[in-house]
Amino acid sequence: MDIRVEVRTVSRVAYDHLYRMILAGEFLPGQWIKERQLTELLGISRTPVREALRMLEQERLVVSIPHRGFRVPIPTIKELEDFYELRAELEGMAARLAATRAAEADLSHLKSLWEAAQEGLRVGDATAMAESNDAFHHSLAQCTGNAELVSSLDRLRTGIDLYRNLSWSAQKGRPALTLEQHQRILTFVCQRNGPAAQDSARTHILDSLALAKQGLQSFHHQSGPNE
Amino acid sequence: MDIRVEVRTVSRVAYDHLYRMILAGEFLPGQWIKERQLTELLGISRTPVREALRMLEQERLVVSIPHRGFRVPIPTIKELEDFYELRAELEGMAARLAATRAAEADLSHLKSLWEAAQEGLRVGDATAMAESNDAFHHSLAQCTGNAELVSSLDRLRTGIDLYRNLSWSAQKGRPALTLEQHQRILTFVCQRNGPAAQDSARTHILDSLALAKQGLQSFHHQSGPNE
DNA sequence: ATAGGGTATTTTGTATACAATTTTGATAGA
DNA sequence: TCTATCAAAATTGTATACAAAATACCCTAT
Repeated sequence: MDIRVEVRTVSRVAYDHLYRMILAGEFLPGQWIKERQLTELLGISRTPVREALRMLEQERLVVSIPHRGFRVPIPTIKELEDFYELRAELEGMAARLAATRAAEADLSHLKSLWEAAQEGLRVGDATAMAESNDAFHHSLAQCTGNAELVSSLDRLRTGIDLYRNLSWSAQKGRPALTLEQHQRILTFVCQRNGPAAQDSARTHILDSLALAKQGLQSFHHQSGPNE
Repeated sequence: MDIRVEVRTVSRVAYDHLYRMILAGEFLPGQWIKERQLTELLGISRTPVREALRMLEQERLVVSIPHRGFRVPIPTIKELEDFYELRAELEGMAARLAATRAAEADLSHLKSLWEAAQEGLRVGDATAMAESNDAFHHSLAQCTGNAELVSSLDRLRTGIDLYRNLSWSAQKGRPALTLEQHQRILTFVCQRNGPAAQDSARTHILDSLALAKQGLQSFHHQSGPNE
């Protein structure tokens, strides 16, 4: 019997730390990440720091440039569009398959996540709503039973969220629309209507592209012609 | 002016080396990769070796297990099925978009790749044919102009090829069928018929799943219940 | 003032030494 | 013969020192 307790190496702990920090916006896109700074922050040596950064590179949260170091990437507008096009296809795939494969328990779980997001909107808790919405997408993908699809979508989603959150301006009415579209997707999934679910999911993603583009564009502008 | 010549650090060179070695089958799936062994092979120290392995992990060519090291992964049958399901969707997406977006020059390039594969079959050069076929899929994806889609598909393809090549048994008639299906896809793309192209591409991928499963299964069997 | 160049400083890249963990293999006992 | 145990060996994880490259800064010339 070989029950191996979750091994927590120093580099793995550093990875978790930095992962959260980047998603929390403590390193802005485009900012260079100095290894020395992290060794002091985490109280560890450079070796596990570099290892953690290489692991973060797998999630696309940082990008390495030889002899210059790691930075949080700033995608071009074109790259963002490509991201969204791909994500739209995969979310559509997830919704289509979920309509066929989801168990009844999965459906009620999705319903509860949707309700949690609605409650977040009602009380004005943007963070709670965003988390519930992300969980909704994640759980929807899980209904397909395809772990590879789930992790692909997770990566695309976190990569996109980084930039969507840059501009909280001009989002009037957005949250309500998102909830409406999620409900639409969920309804089709519950009706076991694969094609309709796929369509509504795809549309939902492409709808949010404009907003993300706007946030990224303003960021490009303020950062100037990037070095 | 800042023209930066392609920087080739030691770890990057090691990465390229190992990448080719793994794809060439010099490390069998499941085999543990000893760091010491690589330092001697490449004449470098452990630090860049580990860095190269972390980079290879991004391509899913190796997987890290804490305190045990890196190994070429052996997917379960279920994981292989998930891979294929995802790849089928993405190849379908690529074919659909290519039908709309491909330039005339792209189409003739695809045609020449198909002819190269056919020539490979005629003269019995399996390697040349496999390379042409991979190039066909890669170029088809490139026609979409979506770089993210291209790299996602590249990763799935190399990951899958690793195991498809394990068993060269029972492939009678396979190569000819592959060429036939590629021709079918290409025809629809040239006709600018997106939906038909998508369908034929999807079918093409799912068709090859059975073969890959067989190769992987035999490998599982000979490796026994893996540690 | 500004542009260019060269040196000092900073930062990343690599090698090596040591610590922690796992694996191996031999031995003892059932 | 098989299993359990424990020490030795092998292997990975981390820290540190040094090398190489990039950046920052000052100085000079125009």
